Amino acid sequence: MKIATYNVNSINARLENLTAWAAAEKPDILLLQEIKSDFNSFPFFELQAAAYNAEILGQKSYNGVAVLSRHKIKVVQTGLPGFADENARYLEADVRVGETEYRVASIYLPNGNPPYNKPDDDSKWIYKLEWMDAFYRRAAELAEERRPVILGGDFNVILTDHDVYNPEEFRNNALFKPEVIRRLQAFSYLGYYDAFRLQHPRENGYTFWDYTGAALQNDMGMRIDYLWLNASAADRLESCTVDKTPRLGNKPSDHTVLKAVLK
DNA sequence: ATGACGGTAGCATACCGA
Repeated sequence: MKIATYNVNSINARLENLTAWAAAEKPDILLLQEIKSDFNSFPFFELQAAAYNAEILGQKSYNGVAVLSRHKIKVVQTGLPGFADENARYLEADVRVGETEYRVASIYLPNGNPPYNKPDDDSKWIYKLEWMDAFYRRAAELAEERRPVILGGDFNVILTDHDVYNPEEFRNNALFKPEVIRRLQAFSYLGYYDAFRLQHPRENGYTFWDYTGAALQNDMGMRIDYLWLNASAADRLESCTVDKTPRLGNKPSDHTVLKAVLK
């Protein structure tokens, strides 16, 4: 079973880039973030032609998450339970691949930095912390599941100094403050495993490079996209790698694909 | 400190992003 997560930064702008990659890799499950599309503008037909079913929690212009699969998708949760959220950031579904039913979630965690023109506005930061707390509560419920659980997406959190090209520049950034690092580390206390780090203890594993400033050419990136696995899924993990093909390809997103194979 | 760059809404420029 191959699963991948990809922040596409608009599904419609990324349709060719995405379908070219999917045709080559044929993942069973594909978790997408920042589709920037509602139901009416989502390219269901084009994805179906590429052999993918799609379930979405859409939103016009901003945010939006999707679960794509070559198999049947059963949505179990749209948005975080018990958390009123004006943004489309969480979609949870069951997908049966072969003998095994997987519980997956596509996650677009808030950025949390203030707008450039309002540097003292902490409302986005507060929202990020509240969102993470609600997500933690849902993850705690799912930790009871015996089937494999995979929580994947753009977490907008840099865990350690090894996960960003210049940690000193990011100390005061909402992606790298102690409050969010602690909250993401807490997932491991629930019994979730960072799939990339299980397989690659030392590689940087960047999944995002800014469009500006030749960031990609200079490998000025950060590791902010994750696949978190419960014990049942971690037991099945065979590989987890960053696939830079989409980022190096035509009309790229600023993120790239993180993919894993489970047996 | 700001903008670079790219996307969306919508038609000029503002908002968002990590």
